[in-house]
Amino acid sequence: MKKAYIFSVLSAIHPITVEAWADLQELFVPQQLNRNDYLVREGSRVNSCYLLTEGVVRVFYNKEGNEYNKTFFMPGTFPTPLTALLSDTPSSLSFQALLPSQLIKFSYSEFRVLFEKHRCLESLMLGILEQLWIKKERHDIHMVTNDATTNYMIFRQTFPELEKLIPQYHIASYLGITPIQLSRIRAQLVQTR
Amino acid sequence: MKKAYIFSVLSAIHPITVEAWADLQELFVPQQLNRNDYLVREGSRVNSCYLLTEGVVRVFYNKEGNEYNKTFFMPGTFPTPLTALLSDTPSSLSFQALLPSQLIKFSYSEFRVLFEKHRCLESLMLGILEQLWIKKERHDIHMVTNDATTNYMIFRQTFPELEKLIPQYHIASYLGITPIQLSRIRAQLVQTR
DNA sequence: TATATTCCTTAACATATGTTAATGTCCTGG
DNA sequence: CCAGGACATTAACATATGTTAAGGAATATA
Repeated sequence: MKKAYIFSVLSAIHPITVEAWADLQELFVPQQLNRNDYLVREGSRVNSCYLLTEGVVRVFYNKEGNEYNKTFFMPGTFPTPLTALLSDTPSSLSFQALLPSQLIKFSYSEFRVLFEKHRCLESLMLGILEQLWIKKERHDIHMVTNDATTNYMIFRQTFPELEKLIPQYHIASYLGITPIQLSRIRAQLVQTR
Repeated sequence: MKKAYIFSVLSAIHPITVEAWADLQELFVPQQLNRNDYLVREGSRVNSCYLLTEGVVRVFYNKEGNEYNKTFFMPGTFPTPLTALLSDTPSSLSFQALLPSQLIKFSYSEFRVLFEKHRCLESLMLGILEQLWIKKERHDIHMVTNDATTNYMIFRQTFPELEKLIPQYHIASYLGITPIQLSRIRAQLVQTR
């Protein structure tokens, strides 16, 4: 478990005191996932936060057997069923490792308890949500205002290398199109260039 | 300015102390908007939070002259350019009153300063972001997994009465379709029933 | 009251994307 | 080494939705 790495990720979002860090570390549980293993399944109740240290995780909705990829998590981000934790309801989303992955897991309720003792941890939580919101809004603007071709190119910039590591139908789902359509777009791009 | 109403909205999200409330009130500036007036224009720099007390406000992106409505704000919510405030960048979004509206406005930076003195205000901010995130996620799931007809019906449930108050092309834009298509959907719904 | 403006509806047409299906390649496990 | 499965590509076809255009109702303005 790369403590130094985790510390650097967190304190880049909001500075944390040595005391808070000491208490926080106590909550950490390392976790390994094989390719295609689930971190969280739709409908399950959860009480854990995750920080990805290696690999890739996707989040997706499932409606009538169809999966809709919402986003991909890369190392240094938090593949965590936030809404389920915050509202204490079963998760509407599934989280699945697309590559062999390593994470640290910690209890959300215990983390929350630490807020009382360490104000900086509450500020950290606020900082995480703020970052999330900013990213999300940027992403939304792209998805709504651009066509699929443009969004495909933005995907390649946003997640460099990822394209080579996962099947294209996951990317298509992320873009809101069929794999066939993505294939057409790719063919078009090659030809145009 | 309906202080009691504002207090009830805020303290429903997170309890605030009388001292914090006293300091917070000092920041409030009432504001009136006519129909079609702008609260925030795309590209402008901002330093204000808003709480809507009466009327309706829309947020939208603008790309190459096309407007894409992101959502509508109803009384008791915060038509605030969050990303612009948090990242201190020009707003990518515009906020416009669709009906004569009343708001209270307060300085984001002064609000933030109060966090030091009143921890409950930082918790309030966290609570607001949490609520926002939960709503947003639910909305996203709908938009991605449902067809436009279903989303139109969800719109009518989510914003009762609103349909009668604003032009249909704003609803169409919110649904991600053309006004013509919305018209077809409406015709179909009448016929089916 | 008459006229202009805004907005909704409908139709005809164009187009992009989904669907189904066939083919080929690569990779894996027996 | 071979057979099967997973995945990507391509084509033919179906379909939903956008586009353009016209007409009409409602509302606002002179």
